[in-house]
Formats: sequence, C-alpha cells, structure tokens
Amino acid sequence: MVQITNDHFSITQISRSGQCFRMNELTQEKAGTVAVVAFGKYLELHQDDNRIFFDCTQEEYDCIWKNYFDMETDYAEVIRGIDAADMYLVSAAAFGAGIRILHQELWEMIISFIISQQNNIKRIRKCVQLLCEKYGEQKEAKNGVVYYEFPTPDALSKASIEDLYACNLGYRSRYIYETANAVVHKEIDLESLSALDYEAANKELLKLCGVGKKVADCICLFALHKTEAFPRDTHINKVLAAQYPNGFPFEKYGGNSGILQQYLFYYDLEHKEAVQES
DNA sequence: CATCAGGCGAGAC
DNA sequence: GTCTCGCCTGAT
Repeated sequence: MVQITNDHFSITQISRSGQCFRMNELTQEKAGTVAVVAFGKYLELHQDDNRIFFDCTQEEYDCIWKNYFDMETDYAEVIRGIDAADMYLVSAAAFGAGIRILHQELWEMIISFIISQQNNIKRIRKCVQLLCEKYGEQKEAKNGVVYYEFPTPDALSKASIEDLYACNLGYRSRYIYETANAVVHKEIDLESLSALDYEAANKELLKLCGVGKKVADCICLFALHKTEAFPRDTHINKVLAAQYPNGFPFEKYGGNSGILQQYLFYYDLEHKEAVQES
C-alpha cells in the first residue's frame, strides 16, 4: 500500500469525468474504492479526504501510477493561473478541482474515443468492457480479481465487422475494423506519435477512420498528454456559446487549455445533477 | 413515440 | 472549403 497526500486529487471526479472508461467504482464490498486497469496492471485505490491509498508496491507506484495519475503536475498552480474576473471558469475549476489529466495508453484511447462519439459514458464503458472480455488477454490480480487487458491492435484486427456489431458498437464497428487494420498494416505508426508535437500528432490521428477533430483532440489530451488540446464536444460548444461569445482566451492559457476544458466539461456535465440532488 | 448522447464520413455544392 | 444527412443503440 502506498499513501500519497494531495489536495487536488479526487478518484470520484477522475472516474466521472469520463476520460477513463476502465475505471470502475467497486460498489458491492469495497465502497469508496475504485479499480482501474492500465499498462498490464490492475489497481485498486481509495481515498480519505486528501490522502490517497494505492494498493500496490512502491516500485509499481513509481514506475506506473505516479505518471498515470499525473502526480507530478501542480494542479493548484494551474487553478491559480485562472483569470479571477472569469467567474464561470473559477467556479468550474473549484467544482472539479480533483480532476487530473491521466496518461493513458494510446491504442486504448484511439478505440475508446471512436466508441465515444454520439454515445454516453455508461454505454461506452459497456462497449469497452465487452471488447476487453472478448478480445483482450485475461489476467488475475494478486488479490484474485480476474481482469482483462485492452485488446491489442492485432487481436482487434482479427474481429470481423459483424463480430464488432455484436459488441454493441453499432455504426462505429466499421471505424474500429478499419482503424485496427490500418494500424496492423502500419499505415500509421503509433510508436512515433508520442515524439510529435500537438499539431503533427493531431494531423496523423485524423488519418484514422472514425477519428475526426474532436476524437483526435481527446486522444492527444488523454494519451499523448498534449495539454494544449481542447476537445470541442456538444457540452463544450454549449458552454463556449453561452459564456465566451467572444471566444475562449486560448492565448492566456496556452498549454493549460486542455486541463481547463476538463473543468468546463465536468462542470456542465455534473453540476446540474449535483444541484438537483442537494 | 421522438429525441439525443462527449461526431464522423460521404456526398453535394 | 462548407453544409447536410444518415447512422447503431439505449435512456428518458
């Protein structure tokens, strides 16, 4: 068990922000605990106020999870950089202050965000889980929990479009089929993407079938950690139209724009519900 | 029953 | 280049 203290870390907010579709709350026996599968490992973590408990060795934390959860970034500093006159952004950041931009796996993000289009978080999670169970490698954690790795491009490319339809992917089945085959046939080299800057990486990703501007930006932000990427979905477009009629001040926030996008997105997504429930 | 969900591709112009 | 439209499926 590794214990970390951090005032800007919330497993609930990270899970609900919807950037990670393989993070689940363990509701039955371990309330308040979240499980995540990434980089071949299964991790359970829980939180008590600003103390976070990672159920793993110190070595595993240092090698994988410290980077995965972006623990070295000072989110308080990002929030301090917000224009105090921008009341909406100040409120959004206060509401979502525990969100972190994860360093997720590239291939998984490509497929996950193709699935995400015209879709909701609940159904996306179900689709991803089905894909993992059907085409991913089965493993067992030290505590006996059985989990599945995200399927490799090779494994996914062996699925027919009909097979993919059976995973409730709908019209996105063809996109995933085409994309998996494009990657297997080296029409795009995923390995070299992380070395590119935001503009170049984004342009490469647009070559993939089913990847447009919005999905490419999500991949840049959540896998390549290009924090200047600012994905524009229906929520964000609504917020921009209502709160920033003269445009969002990208010139002011630059490389932190993507983090602020997550605050704006999460605020719009969850704030109304939070108000209703209280 | 209609509408919409964290859009995209294809085709028309 | 910009616009429109159809699209799987489940929730409301």
